[in-house]
Amino acid sequence: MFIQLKFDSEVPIYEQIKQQIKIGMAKGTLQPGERLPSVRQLAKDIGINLHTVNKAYQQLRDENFLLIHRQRGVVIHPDGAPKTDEIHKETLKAELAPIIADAFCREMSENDFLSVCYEIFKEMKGGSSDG
Amino acid sequence: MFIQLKFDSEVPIYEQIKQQIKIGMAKGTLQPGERLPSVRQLAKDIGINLHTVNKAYQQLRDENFLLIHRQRGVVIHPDGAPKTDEIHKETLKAELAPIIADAFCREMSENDFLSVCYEIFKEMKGGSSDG
Amino acid sequence: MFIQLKFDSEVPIYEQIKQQIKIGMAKGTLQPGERLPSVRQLAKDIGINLHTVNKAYQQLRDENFLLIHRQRGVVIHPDGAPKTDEIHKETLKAELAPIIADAFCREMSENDFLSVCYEIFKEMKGGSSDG
Amino acid sequence: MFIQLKFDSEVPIYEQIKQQIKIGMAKGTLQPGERLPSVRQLAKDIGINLHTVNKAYQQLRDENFLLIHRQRGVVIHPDGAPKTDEIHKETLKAELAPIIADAFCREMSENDFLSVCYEIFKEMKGGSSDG
DNA sequence: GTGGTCTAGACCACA
DNA sequence: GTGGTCTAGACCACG
Repeated sequence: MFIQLKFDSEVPIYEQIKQQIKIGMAKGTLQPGERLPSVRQLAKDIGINLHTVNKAYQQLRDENFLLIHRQRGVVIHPDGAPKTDEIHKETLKAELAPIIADAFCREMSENDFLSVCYEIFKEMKGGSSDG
Repeated sequence: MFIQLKFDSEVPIYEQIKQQIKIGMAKGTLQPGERLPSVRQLAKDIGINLHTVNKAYQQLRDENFLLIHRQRGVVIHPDGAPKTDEIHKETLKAELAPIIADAFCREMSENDFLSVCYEIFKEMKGGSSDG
Repeated sequence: MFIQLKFDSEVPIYEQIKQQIKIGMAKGTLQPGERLPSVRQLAKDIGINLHTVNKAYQQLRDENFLLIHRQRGVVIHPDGAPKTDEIHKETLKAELAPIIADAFCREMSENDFLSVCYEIFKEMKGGSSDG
Repeated sequence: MFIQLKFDSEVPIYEQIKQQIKIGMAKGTLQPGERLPSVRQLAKDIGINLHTVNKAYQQLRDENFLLIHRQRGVVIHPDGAPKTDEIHKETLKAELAPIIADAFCREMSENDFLSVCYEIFKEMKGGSSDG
């Protein structure tokens, strides 16, 4: 399975799972409508408790990234993720502000910062074929 | 004091304090060598526990953003924050990746994303000169 | 067939089938004595498991909405549904209370709420005669 | 405590808790900003597991009925519940349709149905003082 | 088989 | 003290 966890991270495991799934969706590794492993299967694969996986799945469903389908199990939302809007943009600014403040204090130039973003975007757009 | 807390946020209060101080430093509201309120004073001002403020100060000291003098109290590090390096850049990428993945899934364009970053940078650069 | 299912709903499929049949009966699309598709046929039509359809039919029979003849198959009860009584009224209140509480909390006016009910009733009454 | 559970109900316990809290809010028993018992306390009071209470609280927080406050614990949202809107109205119609269809099939008159709604509203508006 | 619910108990972060 | 996370294992509803 595509999930790589850091068990010694401060980021909760269920949060890491959410992030990895979103990254998979961004890179195209996970396509809309595609089925994800069952909670039990994924839990077994990565050696954690099924409730932890379930929590990640539930929250992604609440965010409309996933559908929990009576027949097909857990799938990537066929319509893709919800589209960006003002609320998302505000959330984004609130998330970025402290990160950028930190970088700014460290005298990282705006260009250097934007380059980092650019690189990450490139990985998403180009998928893994470029890597 | 300039600290604005959200007590119903998921972000711990000590973390919010750290962020606000860094934002203050980025905007120039807080200058190198400038003295911060004492732990007790700040705790009283914003109506929180003294240990919470202390934790924020301690961690900022560990990150070399602050100096804690036994006599002169807590001051912004005279040399400013530590400079960006490879370690910081890697940390930054790890922080940004899930945020960008989320934005990418929501079909936010790279330009729109970079604009948001640009805006935030502008607030830092223009910061106190406008005020 | 007139059944529209949402496979990603929290409502179980057999429950959705029951609801749709009752709505059909209320709108007059389904008349007393009218024959319904066989379990196998309906299951095939909507692409679900045979047991699911069966469960819905069985429960509607237990509620006296349907008759299941060994020969003539499944039919809408010739006498129509059982009539409302005190038991039904109590059940109804128990079902409505949390829904109304929710609407009340959201400051929906009593008139607005009753209007919604009125609209739904109108669809039932006007139902098939318009079609 | 004000929560009354039916352990033999089909409605999940956490759902009953949610409903009871909303009813309390509607009746004014629970006021905006008022503190709720801690998960552990409430769990102990009604003799269930703390995770079950937590699930109810979490979902009510997600619906913006509650705030989980770093200092005051779990409180009724100071602004009250989110206001009704088109989304809520659609949800409401979807919830009411099968209930009304059932009543309609049982030949309950529209007036009788609206009377039941009226009674429930009266309990909310008048609080318990009328009862 | 799937996910949903509930229990039980542990440990940690936070204030 | 609070809520948050994670584990473990049970039972049930569903399809």
